[in-house]
Amino acid sequence: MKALDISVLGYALLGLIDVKPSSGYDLRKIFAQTAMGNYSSSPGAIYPALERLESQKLIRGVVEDSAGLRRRRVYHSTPAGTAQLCKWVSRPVEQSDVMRGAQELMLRFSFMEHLLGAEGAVNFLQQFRAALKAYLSGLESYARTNGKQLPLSGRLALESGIRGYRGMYDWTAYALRAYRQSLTSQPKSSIETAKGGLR
Amino acid sequence: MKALDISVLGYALLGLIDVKPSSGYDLRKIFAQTAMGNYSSSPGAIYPALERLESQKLIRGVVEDSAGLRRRRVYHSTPAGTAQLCKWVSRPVEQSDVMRGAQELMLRFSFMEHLLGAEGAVNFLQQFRAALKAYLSGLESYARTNGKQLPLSGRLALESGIRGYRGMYDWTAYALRAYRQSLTSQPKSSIETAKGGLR
DNA sequence: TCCACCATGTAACTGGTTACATGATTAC
DNA sequence: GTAATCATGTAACCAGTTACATGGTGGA
Repeated sequence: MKALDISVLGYALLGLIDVKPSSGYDLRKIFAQTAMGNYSSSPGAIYPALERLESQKLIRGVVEDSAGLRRRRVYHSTPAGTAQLCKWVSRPVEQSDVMRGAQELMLRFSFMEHLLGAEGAVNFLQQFRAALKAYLSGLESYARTNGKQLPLSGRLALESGIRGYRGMYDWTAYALRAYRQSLTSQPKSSIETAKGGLR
Repeated sequence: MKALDISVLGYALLGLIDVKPSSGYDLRKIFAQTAMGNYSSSPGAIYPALERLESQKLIRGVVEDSAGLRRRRVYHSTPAGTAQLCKWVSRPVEQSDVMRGAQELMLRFSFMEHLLGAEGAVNFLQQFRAALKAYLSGLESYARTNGKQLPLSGRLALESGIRGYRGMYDWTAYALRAYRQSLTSQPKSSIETAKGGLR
């Protein structure tokens, strides 16, 4: 069995469907209207992606003809789909993911609590923080040695990147604080803590 | 004549070549080793992109057989190429550009001083700042109304996006200050100021 | 009747990914 | 002689873009 590959759009769709069964049209609206606007929305992307996911048995579409409206094909995730999602969000954080702008990492994180619980999120944040620190120090040393020979706009563009990553780095601390707070204030997850030794 | 379209990678290559004539191998190294790591580097992307640019007469490659090394095809930009670059960096800042993460905008900015001078950069920064402000207020109001029903990780991911854009917004102020300072400290650009009315 | 919206598709094209191929030069 | 590096290419594949097609429903 080849290690079935799924595009980022595919994971975005799978994640949304796993949280809440939806039709292609619903998903398009989400991409078009919410903060997930980067992912691309057009029917020519979404419907084929859904078909692929269905052919891989990661989602299942059922036609809902209840209301008087046109037939809607509502997809829900299968156990295999949820498992695949878990595998994806559990992937170790690579420096290459960080380099590419960390968008995919943030997508993973946004689904993380639903899939792995607070412990998974905390673990991810720690990995992410370490990767950011490493990448940042590389960027900063690059800027120190090469910055002077760049035109002002080039130097400023580079600095914008550094600021962005430093902001993310600070955000990880903030997010970790938020999680620690939520874990202490409502210690309902003692069972999950006990079984959650994975990785 | 159809409005010849150029991919972002194409513009990145064209911009680098315009600054300094380079071979495909040089350009690959830049993408692989410097902070421009997002752009994709592999020969299967770069060489065809260069061929396209050459067939559009935006760059010209000359084989350099001076040293004992293997023949290097060094590309330099043509007047048409520089003109196309100018058109690209002068494009008005669209909110959709901002939404997609502003990476292309930052690429444009990094070449801007070389192509349009300080005035162009300042003008761009003002547009960018306005677009960011508008997008940010939209994002923030979205977070205010929809944030509560998201899981913590989803809310934090959204907040990370907002922080990133706010950081860019602050950066525009910083960059404008840097430009104002450079303009007053060395007012050598009076000629350019006079002729530089174009948008 | 006609428009706007809901909802799903499809077909052509194209740029990027992956992986492989080649061949010259320098250093050991 | 062989490994590493310089340097350029090519071929198969595939996901996303653009644009068009379809057709049902509710309201003016």
